[in-house]
Amino acid sequence: MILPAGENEYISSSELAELVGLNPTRIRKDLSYFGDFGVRGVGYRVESLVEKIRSILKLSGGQKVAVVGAGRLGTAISAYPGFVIYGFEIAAVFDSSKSRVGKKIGTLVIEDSSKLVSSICKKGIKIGIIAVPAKAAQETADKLVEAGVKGIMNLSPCYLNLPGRVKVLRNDIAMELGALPYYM
Amino acid sequence: MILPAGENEYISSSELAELVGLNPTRIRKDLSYFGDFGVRGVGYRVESLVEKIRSILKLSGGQKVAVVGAGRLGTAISAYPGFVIYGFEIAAVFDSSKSRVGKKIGTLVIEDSSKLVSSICKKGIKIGIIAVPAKAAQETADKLVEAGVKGIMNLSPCYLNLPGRVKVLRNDIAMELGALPYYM
DNA sequence: GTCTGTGAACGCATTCACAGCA
DNA sequence: TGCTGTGAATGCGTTCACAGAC
Repeated sequence: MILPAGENEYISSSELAELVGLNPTRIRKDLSYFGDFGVRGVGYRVESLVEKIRSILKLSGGQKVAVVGAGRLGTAISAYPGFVIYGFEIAAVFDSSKSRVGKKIGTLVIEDSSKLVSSICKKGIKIGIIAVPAKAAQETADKLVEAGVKGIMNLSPCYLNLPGRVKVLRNDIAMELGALPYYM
Repeated sequence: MILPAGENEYISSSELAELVGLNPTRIRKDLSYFGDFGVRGVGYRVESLVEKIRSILKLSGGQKVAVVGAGRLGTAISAYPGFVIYGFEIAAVFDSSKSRVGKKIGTLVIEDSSKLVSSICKKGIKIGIIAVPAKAAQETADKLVEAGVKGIMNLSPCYLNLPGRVKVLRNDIAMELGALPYYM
């Protein structure tokens, strides 16, 4: 991924820090929290480090993801090749509009939102991405939870009310952008 | 925006906290940091609160934004109506591909990336959104800075090396999603 | 000498507890 | 009585400083 492939076998905490714009100490502390990955006087073995992080983040299992909403944003995400690096596979896309259902995004066929719960159950998907208009977001989230989803990334501009057992990440681009002028 | 419009004239810190999933005390501390907005025993006047926050965030001036990259993601963002709530106006979209230049997204015409610096200068744009492939991101960022942009939102999966005076926000959806399985 | 791992020190953000005001 | 504003207490994440391993 970010790590310079095929270069040195080992990478030091300061090189890693430089790469991601952080403090070397913090890199070491964070990594040591999960075990002794490094070799003193040498650094971290790149290959095994990547593998360790993969397993900590539970990214090794080829996690299936469902995208709800096949508007411009949902389509962009469904077609984005960058997820495979993290071990994700977009395994289903849903939309409520009849005009979109049945169309393809790459090899994926857009499914009807009314089949969301059963389809996600059947495929054993545990992660959902919400890319629907704000007013449909809560309802969509409820259905995802009903289908057994354990983690949700919410791209719509609203807060979701969900049971504590499901982890929700919010990613409202417009709101994030809203903070930018303040910092400038 | 999020605030229940047309309902009560005043809103309390606990209602606000409920709305955004935070602690009431934190709401009060944060707001009081910028002045005494509230009325003791009553709450915060919704209308003036919104106005105050707008001015703190410097969102009143109708900030112009440039989007670079008119792929699926760039197009989705350029067409997204949610930015106006925060006082943003997408004032320009750029792409390097001849096949896209000249096409329209809503009322916007996609401009050639080679004209990026001059066009952004001319329009006085101070905020840029990077929605180009990772390998073109740094180069794009450099050009934005050259054009006088002061804040950048980077949607590509890489870290940018830029002078400290420009504020950079990163928003790598795939990476954020990568953290989800860990929390689940 | 180099670079990791880690207890101790530090600083900052959050929370508590309560004073002040409608 | 109800809710804001705020010093004090708390807790947590970051950084420091150095011991340990190669």
